[in-house]
Amino acid sequence: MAGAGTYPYHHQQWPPSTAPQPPVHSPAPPAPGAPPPAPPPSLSHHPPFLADNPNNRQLSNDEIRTIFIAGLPEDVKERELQNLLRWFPGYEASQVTVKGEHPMGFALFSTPHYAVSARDTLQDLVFDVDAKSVLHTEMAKKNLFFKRGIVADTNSYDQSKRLRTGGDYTNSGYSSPSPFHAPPPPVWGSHGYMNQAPQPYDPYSGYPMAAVPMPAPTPIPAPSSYVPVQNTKDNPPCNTLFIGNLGENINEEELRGLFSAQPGFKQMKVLRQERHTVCFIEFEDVNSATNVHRNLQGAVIPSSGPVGMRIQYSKNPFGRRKDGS
DNA sequence: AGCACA
Repeated sequence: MAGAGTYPYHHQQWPPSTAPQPPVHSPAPPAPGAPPPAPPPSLSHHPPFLADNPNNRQLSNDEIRTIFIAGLPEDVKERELQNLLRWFPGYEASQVTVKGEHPMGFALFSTPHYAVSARDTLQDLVFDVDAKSVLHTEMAKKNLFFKRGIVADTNSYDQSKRLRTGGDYTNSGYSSPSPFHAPPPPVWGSHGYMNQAPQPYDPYSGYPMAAVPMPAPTPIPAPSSYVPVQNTKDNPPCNTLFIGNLGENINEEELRGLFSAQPGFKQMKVLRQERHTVCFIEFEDVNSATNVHRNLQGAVIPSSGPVGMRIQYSKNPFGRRKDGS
C-alpha cells in the first residue's frame, strides 16, 4: 500500500522550504520511518539520455523502464503528472494519453530499477481527493520513446490526442563545475522548483545545474521519432543501404542532412520513380552501414510523413552493376 | 514493395 511511508525517498527536501506547496494533491509528508534509499543504479546498458530505437531489438521484460499509470482524473494535466513525477529518482519523461474518458499516463525512467520503485511508490496513491482518484500503476508493455524533448508512443501513429512532455533535454551528459564551494546539494530537490524543466537524472554527472539555456553540443539532425517497420526480405549486408518507405514529399536535403552525419557516410543518391522515391547510401564499410541500418531503422523525419523509413541493404553495392563488371 | 550508379 502506498501511504505516508512510501513517498520518494529524497524526501528530505520535500517540499523545498522556500517553495510553495505543489499544485498536485500530494501524499502526506514522509513518515520518519520511510524506506531506505534504493541501491544506486547498476550500470545500465541504456545510455541515460538516449531512448532506444524500438526497431533495434525486442524488448525483454527486464528492459522496461516505463510505468503505466491508470486512475488519473479526467481533467488531469500533463503538467500535473510531470510535477509529481519529476521528484522521483531517474525520472526522464512522462506523457498523458487520453483514450476515451480515461487518461493513461506513462513515465520513463533512466533504469528499470527506478521505474519499479516509482511504480511501487505511486501504487494506490490518492491523486485527487475530491475526484476520488486513486492511481493504479504497472510496468508498461513497452518503453515510452523519448529523445531530445520528444515523447512519442511507438505503437501509435495517431499523435492527435497525445499530450507531450519533455524538457529541452540535450543528449549529452554534462558535468558543469559547481558554482558552489560548499558541498553539493543532493541531486534531487534542492535546486529550484516549479519553474524549471526537469533534469534527467544522471548518477554519474554530479548534480544538475539550474536550467540554463545550453546550446546543443552537436546539432546533428535527428529523426523526430521512430516507428516500427517490418523489414522482411533484406539482402546480405553490404556497404550500401537501400532506403524505402519514404513518403511522397520527401525532402532530399533533409535526408542528406540525416545520413551525411552518420559515421562512414560516403555518398547518397535519391531515385525518384513513378510510384516510390527510394534512396541509396554508400558507406565506407559494411560496419558503418550496419550501424545506420540498425540505428535509423524506422526513423521518421518531417518530410517523410508519419511513417518510418525502411532501411535494407542494397542488392548491389554502389559502383557495382547487377550484371557483373 | 519500389534497387541506380558504372
